[in-house]
Amino acid sequence: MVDIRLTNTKTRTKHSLVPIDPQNVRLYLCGPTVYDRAHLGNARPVVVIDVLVQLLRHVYGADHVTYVRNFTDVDDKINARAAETGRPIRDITDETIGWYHADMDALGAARPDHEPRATDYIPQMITMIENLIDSGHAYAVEGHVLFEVRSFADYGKLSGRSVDDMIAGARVEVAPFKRDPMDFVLWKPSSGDQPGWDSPWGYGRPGWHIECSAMSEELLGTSFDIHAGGIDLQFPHHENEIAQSCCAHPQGEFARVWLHNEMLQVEGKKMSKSLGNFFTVRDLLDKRVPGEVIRFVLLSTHYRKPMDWTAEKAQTAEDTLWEWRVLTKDVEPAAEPDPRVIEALADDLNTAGAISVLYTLKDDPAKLLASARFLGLLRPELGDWVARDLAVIDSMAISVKDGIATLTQKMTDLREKAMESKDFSTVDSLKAALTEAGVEVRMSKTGVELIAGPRLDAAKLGALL
RNA sequence: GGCGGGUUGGCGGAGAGGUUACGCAGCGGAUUGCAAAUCCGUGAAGACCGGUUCGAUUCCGGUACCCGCCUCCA
Repeated sequence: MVDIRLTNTKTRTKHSLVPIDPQNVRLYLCGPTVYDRAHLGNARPVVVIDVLVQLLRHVYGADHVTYVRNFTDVDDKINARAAETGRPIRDITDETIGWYHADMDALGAARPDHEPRATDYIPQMITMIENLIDSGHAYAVEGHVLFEVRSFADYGKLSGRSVDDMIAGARVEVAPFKRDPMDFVLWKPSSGDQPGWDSPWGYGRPGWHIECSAMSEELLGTSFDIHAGGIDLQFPHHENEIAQSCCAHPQGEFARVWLHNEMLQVEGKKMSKSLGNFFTVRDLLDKRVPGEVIRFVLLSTHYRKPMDWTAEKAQTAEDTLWEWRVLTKDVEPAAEPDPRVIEALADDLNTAGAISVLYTLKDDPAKLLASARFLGLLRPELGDWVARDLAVIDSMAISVKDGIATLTQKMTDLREKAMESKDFSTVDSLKAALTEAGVEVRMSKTGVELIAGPRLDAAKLGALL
């Protein structure tokens, strides 16, 4: 049995994973609030956890892992979007979920076993809130229900903060009806035009944190193995989830292991709209950055380190993947991935280390293929980008393949003449033009070989015919 | 102000208390009409200052700088 070691944010230490039930290893990943396209930062945990799930299924069996990722479809950002556009909330959230699926599919991330929508679990949230009030951990006031942080001694433990320190830090919203400035909302009133549900505290809607507590309980139980998300969620979101779940179910452990990925940067800076370096996964795909390339770059930095997205990295990744795809074309994958890949992943999900193993497998394409696929790379469904430039030269109804064949003959003829005349100028100029068009030119004693490269420019190629 | 993370060779990026990471780029050679590709070989590192140790880039402490969270955020 492979020993999987993961760094638990709760203990700040790397431990061996010991599932509560090896027959059903349970994992929850905080999913998106569905009001807009997923940006690149949203994709990082999805891809990282996709690899973890693959590893868990490999170790414990495909049917012995339950992976849950929620959709937050009730949120003030969604309400704001609805108010801006005049569209029904359900239209917006349905559409956004569709985008999300398409974009994450393009990155080769498998769908979770369950993708609960918050609005489908309102009764469970209300039950949990009632439970918290009854047990003295929450109080209702002015149509709100608030969680009383002073009632939970471990509040702040996950993020290493104390309630007193945070209040000293000051920047907390202080509503007059809060018993303590750090108390957070479980339920809040809705006005007529806001989404809402009837509850014991009046018409209203849930606070953000309660949904994950209610849905993880419903789908995974009061104790489960792994809870994952971006490090920015550590506080307050995950801290509040712990408070809710542990107070509602003192007998449960809630999540045993907390996995947090570090943030993503772009060209060394925080991705932000004001810096003009904000972009979504779809933006990249539309710019013809293959999903497989995005995945490769996301996996090439360890998840617990800040990851810097740069155009240069994407280019290098594309070149590498191109080379590997050429190398493994028509190759049957080996039965098992290289054990070093498994070992690297088992060691706190060292995806960068696992990729480095792939580089050593050039002499064994079958093993390379099997190993890369374990990371979700070189899979057939992500390979369209390799073929896309080999389709058709628009201006003339001729395939790139035929064009290459014609040019190969032309080059061969020119070269033979040049060999006699010793004047290579025409050969060299055609070679330069081909290179410029993204074609690799190989000439040897046996002849000329032209190979379409990853950055083939079909228009330029067409011009040479 | 409070909490947390980071700093590795030209660039990207890992592991390991003592032995080559790896990739890209570079350099030398083979090869080539010249190249490309390929093959062979090769230089180059661990922010700074201390401590522990026979020995630290790897452990501990401090300094500097960068980043994140504390407000919606993966």
